[in-house]
Amino acid sequence: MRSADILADLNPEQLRAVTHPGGPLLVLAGAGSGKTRVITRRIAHLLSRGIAARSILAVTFTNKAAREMRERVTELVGPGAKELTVSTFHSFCVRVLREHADRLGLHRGFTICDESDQLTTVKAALREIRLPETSLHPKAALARISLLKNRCVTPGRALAEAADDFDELVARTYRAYDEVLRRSRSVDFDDLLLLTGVLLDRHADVRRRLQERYRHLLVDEYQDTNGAQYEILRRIAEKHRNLAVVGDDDQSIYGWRGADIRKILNFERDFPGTEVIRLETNYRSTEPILEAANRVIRHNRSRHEKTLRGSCGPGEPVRILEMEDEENEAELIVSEIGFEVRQGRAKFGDFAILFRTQMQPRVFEGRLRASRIPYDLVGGMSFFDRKEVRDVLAYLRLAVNPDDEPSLLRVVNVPPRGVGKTTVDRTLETAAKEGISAGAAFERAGVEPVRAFLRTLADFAARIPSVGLPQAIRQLLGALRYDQEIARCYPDAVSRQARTAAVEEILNLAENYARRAQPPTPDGFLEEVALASEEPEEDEKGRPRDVVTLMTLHAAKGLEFPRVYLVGCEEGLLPHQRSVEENTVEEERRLMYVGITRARRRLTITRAKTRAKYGRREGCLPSRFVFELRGETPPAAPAAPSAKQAAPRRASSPRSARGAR
DNA sequence: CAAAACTGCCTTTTT
DNA sequence: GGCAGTTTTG
Repeated sequence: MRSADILADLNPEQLRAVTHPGGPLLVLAGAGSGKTRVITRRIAHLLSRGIAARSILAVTFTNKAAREMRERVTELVGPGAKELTVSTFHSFCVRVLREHADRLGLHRGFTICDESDQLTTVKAALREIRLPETSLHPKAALARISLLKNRCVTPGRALAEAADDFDELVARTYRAYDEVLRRSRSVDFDDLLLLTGVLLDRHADVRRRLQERYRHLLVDEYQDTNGAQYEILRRIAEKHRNLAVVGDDDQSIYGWRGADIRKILNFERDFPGTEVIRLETNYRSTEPILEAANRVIRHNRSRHEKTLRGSCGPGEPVRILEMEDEENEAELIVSEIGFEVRQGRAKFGDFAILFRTQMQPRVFEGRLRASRIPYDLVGGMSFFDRKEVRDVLAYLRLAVNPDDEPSLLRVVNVPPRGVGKTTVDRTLETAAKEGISAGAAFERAGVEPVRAFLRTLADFAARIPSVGLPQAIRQLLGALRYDQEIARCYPDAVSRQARTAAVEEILNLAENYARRAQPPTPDGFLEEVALASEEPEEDEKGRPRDVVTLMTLHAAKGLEFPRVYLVGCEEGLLPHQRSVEENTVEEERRLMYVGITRARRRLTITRAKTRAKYGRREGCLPSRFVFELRGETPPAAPAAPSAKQAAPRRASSPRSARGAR
């Protein structure tokens, strides 16, 4: 492909970013300013300058982003793109870790455990250090451990740096947690990043190999980078210093998951000699929408100064609607959508309803169903969270790795085989004392039903090579009478049907995998499933369906819609009450900013005057962000509960003391 | 050991 | 108000 085409239709700033010769580059890309375009063109440009595809590493946060990036580069340069490494942080790290597992004393065939396995593991860890769950809640411990891992802090360092008793408790739990994981031959999601960081830190030869291999690094959504990801990038890039990052600090909304906005704010300091390029021309939204966005985000103090400039021209003003309650909010929006579509002015796919919390869409779903409007609720319970899916995957993992403790505990009595809490507790006690895996402890204690179960799994594993993975799974489920278990748990035909369908779907996934992969292995399948994310719904032709989209503001980042409803703009909801208490309102404001900038042509902001919360109706004040986007100053103490609507019983509630300030 | 009653919680969730 | 996770009961 000709170099001229790669550089066609770029504005001066985009052109500078695409042709930046080398060295650290920070592209501050405002919403809708052509961020992805800059990355893909830059890759194409590097290739056109004769740089080998295999020396380029482009990392993203989601599988979807990685896939899209690869597709778009392929469109530009053709099959030459095959040699590129375009991957999520996590899958890149899995590859590196598998290759060098021995260096960290890791099993090469480690499995990746998910969130609920993590919780099981943390409980095991607490048991091991004889810490009652009352003194440190498993969930709280896990959150702290995850944050430590995200900051690239090892158990040793956490212990050494513990400032108080609680820190030390967490650190000891962390250490025990890692030991349980290792004994289960497992790593968690955070480990993929942390351990890769440790590997690069401690093993100079591995570091050098990666530095020589990946001479050009490109990172998308850099504002979402956490400490561990930063360490990995820094280590690989420190030799050749060709690190190009693209992001928008104003769209950093994953701080609560360990993303560290300072990484983008301090990039120039961390990488001296950085060229900074601002992309401030927005190609998505009309003027009034951009004005609203600018007016809101201006109130944040921790940010790179930027102002979005429009290129789409004027448009209709942003609407701010006030409704009595959440029912009216839903009713009005749904009937408006129906009306617009019937008038032929829009199609369902033009609309998105964006909200802060997962409980908000309920009432919208009701109204949409009643109006027979097709919709897609993004997120919520994922396919991989379904009980049956998790059971079957646990069987698989256990077959591959009999030491996998979380998986064993999950299915040790599924279907029921007479192994209750007492037996399990006793066996886990032995396992901890002897330092052996739970599976081995069951074997040693001679718990016959479990031994038989483990034998069934071993038979299954042995049969995979001859009959193939999907067929073997089918036989295993038959041998375990899993269909009867479903029938037992779900007597009514409808839910039983749904559960059976979920199992069928896993078999489909396995069939698909077996056809594609070479050679197909159970480990490969499990890894793919662990790192996969769900695809948006598509019709038979692979086109997105014409449906109204319902999703959280978090899920909306990176997307755009002609018509957006940003609902529930109330104090306590957006910004969320907890963010007010925890002093993270700036992140909420970025969330608001993300929501506003999703809209191309029409933006409608709504709020309810009262809303049912925790089974009680409460008065709601307009969000401070609503005042901000009008250019007004919000009233002084917006967090105080509304005097008018608040229920009188509030006064008698012991909690009301904290509200009075 | 499994079903029934009972708490306690309650933001967001790229991998 | 609703659910999941835990404790109590049969």
